[in-house]
Amino acid sequence: MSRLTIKEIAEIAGVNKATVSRVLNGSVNISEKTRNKIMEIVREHNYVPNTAARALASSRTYTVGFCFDYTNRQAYANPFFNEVLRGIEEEIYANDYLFLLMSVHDIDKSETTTFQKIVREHRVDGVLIPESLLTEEHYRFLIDHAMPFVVIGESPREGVRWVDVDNAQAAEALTERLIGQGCKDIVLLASPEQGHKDIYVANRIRGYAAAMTRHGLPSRIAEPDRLGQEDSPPHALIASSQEKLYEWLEAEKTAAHQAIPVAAFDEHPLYRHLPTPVESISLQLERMGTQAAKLLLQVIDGTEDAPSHINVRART
Amino acid sequence: MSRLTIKEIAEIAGVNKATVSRVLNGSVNISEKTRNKIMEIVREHNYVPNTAARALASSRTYTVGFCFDYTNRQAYANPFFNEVLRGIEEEIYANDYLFLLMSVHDIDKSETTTFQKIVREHRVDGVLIPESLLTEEHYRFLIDHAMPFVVIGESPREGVRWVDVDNAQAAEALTERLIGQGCKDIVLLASPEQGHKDIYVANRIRGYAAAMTRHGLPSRIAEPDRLGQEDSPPHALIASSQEKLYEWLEAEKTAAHQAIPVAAFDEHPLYRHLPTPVESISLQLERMGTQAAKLLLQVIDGTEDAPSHINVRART
DNA sequence: TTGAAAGCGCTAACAT
DNA sequence: ATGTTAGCGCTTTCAA
Repeated sequence: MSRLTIKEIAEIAGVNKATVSRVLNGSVNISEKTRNKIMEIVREHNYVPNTAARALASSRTYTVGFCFDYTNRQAYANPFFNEVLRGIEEEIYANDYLFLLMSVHDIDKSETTTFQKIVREHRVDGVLIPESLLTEEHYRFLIDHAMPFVVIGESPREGVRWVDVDNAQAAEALTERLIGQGCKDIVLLASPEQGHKDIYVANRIRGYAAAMTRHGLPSRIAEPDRLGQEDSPPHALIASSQEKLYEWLEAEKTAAHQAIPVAAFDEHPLYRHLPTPVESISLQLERMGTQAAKLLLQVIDGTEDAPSHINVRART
Repeated sequence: MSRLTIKEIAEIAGVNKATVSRVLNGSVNISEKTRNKIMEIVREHNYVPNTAARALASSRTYTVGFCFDYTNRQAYANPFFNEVLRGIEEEIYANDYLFLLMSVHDIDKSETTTFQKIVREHRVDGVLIPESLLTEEHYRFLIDHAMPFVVIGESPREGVRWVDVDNAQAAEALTERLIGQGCKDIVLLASPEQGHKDIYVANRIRGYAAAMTRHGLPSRIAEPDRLGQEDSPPHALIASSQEKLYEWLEAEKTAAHQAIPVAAFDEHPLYRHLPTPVESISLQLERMGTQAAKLLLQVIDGTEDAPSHINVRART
């Protein structure tokens, strides 16, 4: 059991505790000799720094938060967030930070969410927030509290840092794959509103159109429910979002035609048991999480050259 | 922005900061007058205690951790953990604790998991751990580090506190429901090994058998893959675990007979799109999370009469 | 019931 | 390159 403090380490090494602190924090102005001596004692005694003391003295929490909406059942029924979380977790802990989940739904009928509470109380040094949760209100809240944050998913806001998977490229690759399989009449399932509102959908539309155009094929975008009554069904479908996939599955229940293969941007073990063949492209969600965490840590550390946004390509 | 300290509050109120601290921590020996005076100042100035200082002085972290296995893709493809997490989150934050996710898979190819790291460094006051992750190794680790913990799911270990949904009762209710619908030949999908190893499966078997017996019906337990070739298919099936449900879906693909209705213990929006009709009973997972968190907090506080285990009934 | 005072373990000037 | 010295904001004896 290691209840050693820097003071004791300093005594053993015969130096001042400030020196120990410097070594531990990777200061440059330390002689090789003292550094080695101290590091050895640290290892030998299995020293573990006291986070609370460090936090108090430096007025930093060494913790980042991830904004989460538990009430969105549809969202968390798919592995999206788990993949992202995993990536975040890895990067965060590798950097000796702690990692909090902050939900945005009200607790106890008070009007405060844990997200607000944690930000207001400065219990994190930075926040990771999914694009869908960066409402005007949350945005203002973060800004007002001078809380560093990085958005998971491309954001339309000016001056906001975000990390996203390259949806256009993924859509293009997915479309290419279908074309390569001999499909010509490929319809993208999407609604106009979504194409405007959700950037990831817009990006997917763009990638799809690019691939189709390159092969001299006509792009066709349709709503799931309007596809049932056509006489010559398309060769394949692409669901622009999980929502559209579900809508199509619903619509297809009452359809007369044969099952049309669908391509999607997310994966789930149940897909293979559906009456409709679903094939997916594997988005690098975990990587996105890692990159987002890395970027946030840079922002927290005040790294000057932190990029404003990052696109993570899909595996093709 | 509230950067007020107890010292300043004390000055405003004209008392000592120790008095303020006492009020804030709900000490008994405080006159109504001073208490009111101080509480009003606290409210008015929107005082927020400094967690780090409190943690340092009291050598408690006011944080609990949840043990999680990101590598178990099948597990997190279902909403189980999200439901549980939501319940935990609510209770934890309502008690002004923080809530950490600790993964049990290795980071950086070092042999330490974040779980081990966090526990070793005492960065949490207690741990919530799913039964499936309470291996001998993890168990020893927690004990060796004198870390309070509560298990999510019934545990066979002596002296271990756990909270579980009442699987026997849920299975009984589910079976009753099928019988009520006119089913007589109801087969439970389960494997003998699971019935021994996984307590939740054993409990479900028990509940199923109880209901069948009560109605004078014969219990029948079978493996999914051995059910395809029977000549008179059963009226209904009950999947004893998500695993068995998936196995059955797989087996049924090649089966000749008509789709047999399946009852399951978990839910997913995709179930309604499967060729097999799946109906579910709604386990009170969120409630289980809440109860587990509540129990852990009691254990941390050293509450004497904390129960050793809790069963949460399903909605019927 | 309240006050005084000594830390908790660490960081960060400021010296040397 | 290293030592000295104040704190960071809170809890917790011990007195009064």
